[in-house]
Amino acid sequence: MRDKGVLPESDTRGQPADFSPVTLFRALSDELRLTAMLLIRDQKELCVCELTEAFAVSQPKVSRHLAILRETALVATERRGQWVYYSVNPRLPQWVFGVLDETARSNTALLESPLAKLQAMAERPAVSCP
Amino acid sequence: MRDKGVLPESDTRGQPADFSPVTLFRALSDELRLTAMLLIRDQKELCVCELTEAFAVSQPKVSRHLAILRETALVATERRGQWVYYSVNPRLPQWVFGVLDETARSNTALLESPLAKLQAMAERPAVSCP
DNA sequence: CTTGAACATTCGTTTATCCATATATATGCT
DNA sequence: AGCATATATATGGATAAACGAATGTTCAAG
Repeated sequence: MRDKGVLPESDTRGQPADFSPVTLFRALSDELRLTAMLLIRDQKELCVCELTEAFAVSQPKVSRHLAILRETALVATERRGQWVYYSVNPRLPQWVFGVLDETARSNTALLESPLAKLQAMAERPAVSCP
Repeated sequence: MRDKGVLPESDTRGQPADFSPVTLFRALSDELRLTAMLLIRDQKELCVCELTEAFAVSQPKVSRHLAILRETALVATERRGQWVYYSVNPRLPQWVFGVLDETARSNTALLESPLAKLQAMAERPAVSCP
């Protein structure tokens, strides 16, 4: 009953159509989503299991929030093997990068705990092969 | 049964205690609140009736949203006679100003309609006496 | 073709948000 | 005091967001 079994993929080719600031702020108005966004930005890319570990929450919870970031086109996804990697959508409007930069630079405390848990993570998939 | 009949006044002396980015984004995640914020920023200060006119919505609706901005300490209020003027809290953290600047600069279209209605407003209180 | 790991999604419920309407408070004027 | 204007808040109902638990889907390995 579904067109395709693949991810919506949230077309990151071409500028996101609707990118009103309200859409952006609404997406970032949840602590998990904002922190995930900043963590992904900091780490270039992360898979769901890494984020699940970093935030110490259930996998469906992470997945649902990531879906919102994906639908808002804030992040791009790429499947590699069994893992799905999330990264910041490189085609965001410039002012959005500006907002993310300002927010990240002045709120480093937000990443402390998840970053620690991430680094304490035992077997991270492909931790050192770009 | 109330301590005082005055406005909470949202103490703008001293830095706002809790100013997590989530709080900021949550406050700006509504179109009316965001636009009001940008319009107030643009006009330096505005009273409730001017905002009611600019957005063409009911006065309680404007008031409720302004209350949220006030509780978040994004705006400061000052009563002058029968009017209550709203202005951007001058003591916001620097990065918040940065976010507002970026947002305003790249989303001027947001202010078009309310700005037009504001200028078309017949008797604005104290429109030219600072 | 089965199994297990990694993700995604659906379901039912709880909680938060938004609105319109009505009402309360504050100020200014007479 | 009494009334009008400006602003704030309370209430109740509709809508949306969030969660845990259960279930699907995709892929890789055997």
